[in-house]
Amino acid sequence: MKPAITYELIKQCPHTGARAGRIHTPHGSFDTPIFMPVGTQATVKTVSPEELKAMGAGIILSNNYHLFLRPGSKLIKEAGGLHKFMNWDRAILTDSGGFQVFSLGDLRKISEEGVTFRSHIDGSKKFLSPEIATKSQMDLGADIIMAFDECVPYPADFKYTRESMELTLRWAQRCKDTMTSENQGLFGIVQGGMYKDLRIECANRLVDMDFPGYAVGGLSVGEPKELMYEMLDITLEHLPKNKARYLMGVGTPDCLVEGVMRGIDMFDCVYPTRVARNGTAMTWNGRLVIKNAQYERDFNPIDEHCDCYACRNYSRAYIRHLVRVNEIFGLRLLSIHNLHFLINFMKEMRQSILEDRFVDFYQKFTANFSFNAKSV
RNA sequence: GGGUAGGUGCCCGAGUGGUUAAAGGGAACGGACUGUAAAUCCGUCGCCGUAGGCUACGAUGGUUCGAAUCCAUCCCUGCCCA
Repeated sequence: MKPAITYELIKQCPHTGARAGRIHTPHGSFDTPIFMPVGTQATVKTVSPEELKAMGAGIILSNNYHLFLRPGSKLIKEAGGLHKFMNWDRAILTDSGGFQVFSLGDLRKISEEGVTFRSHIDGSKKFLSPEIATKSQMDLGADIIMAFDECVPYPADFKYTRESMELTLRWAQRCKDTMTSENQGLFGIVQGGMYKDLRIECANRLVDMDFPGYAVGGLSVGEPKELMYEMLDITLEHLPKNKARYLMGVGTPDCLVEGVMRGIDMFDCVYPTRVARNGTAMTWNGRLVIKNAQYERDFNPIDEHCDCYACRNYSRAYIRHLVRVNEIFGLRLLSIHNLHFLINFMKEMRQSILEDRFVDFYQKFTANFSFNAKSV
């Protein structure tokens, strides 16, 4: 039987690891490399599905932990699945809740069996295991579901990291054993912290288990970027070329380019939407903190070359005004712009790979981009 | 005209003799944000500066070792009664 999720390699960059491809899912195919907007609670904050489609989003992310707690995976199953529930008919990927094991800090306790959480909503005790997380994700019905892993903090010593990786591997097997859905694909997650040999071992052993796609997790958790790139280099060497590769939680333009150059196909990140809600716009030159006083009388669009809804119709001064007076529309316009920017950014990168000029793209990008835009 | 309550930093507002450059909000300004406990969080916010100094609580004058805080006069504002 044909697997639910397949990766099609279309073009390999002859000079770097960058590659253009296409991923096929039960809810359509999308081109890679791709950026996936994050919609944790079954909605990409402030943005409608129609708007996401208009900007070209082919797949979005949602979160098992949050939906499991509220409204409950069973309720969503009852509603006809996550796609129907949230009115999104393209592909969806759900994260297992592994990241919450990491981010909820002292609200959780890890054991071999699984993770006991205190709900961040009401403090009640909740339990998530590889089996429960997988079944819950089967109820949600996302096209791609993720293994339940432990995301190791940075820094972490070797012993802890190795034990955690072993646990993640055992959990991955349990997820796989639980996964019976034929119209979903379960991705394994490579952990191993900042230790090359652990990364290699984790990748090899996951590949032996044979997943339809592999994620690189546990990166972008506060380590220097160079270290992250090193880990990516070594990890990707050990992942198969005929499967999708997903770098979890990465979304600043510089990291995206570096990831693509090393052969990553999929990225997700809350960065563009969170930063939007906090008054910042993303551009090819870097960030534009639109709420800053310097834009008070700037009647130009965020980016005059951008053809997103916000840039076609509104000025920096107007958006700054909306953000300052706390109007939701300002947060929406920035979210729409930032997502559009990243989706388009990936599209252009892909085009450069197809046309054998990725290296040129990389050099031009690096020359123009600084984290804080210096342009007017 | 009589009575009464009050005038505090950009705004609101606490403070009723020293530990007060003055709580707390708000505004303003800046920063952070990478598998979303986030329309959140953090910092600055009288002036000059390194210590330290200067100017400040309606105005002026007093009491006191010491006053935003007590007294006198004046100015202004809210409310009530004529």
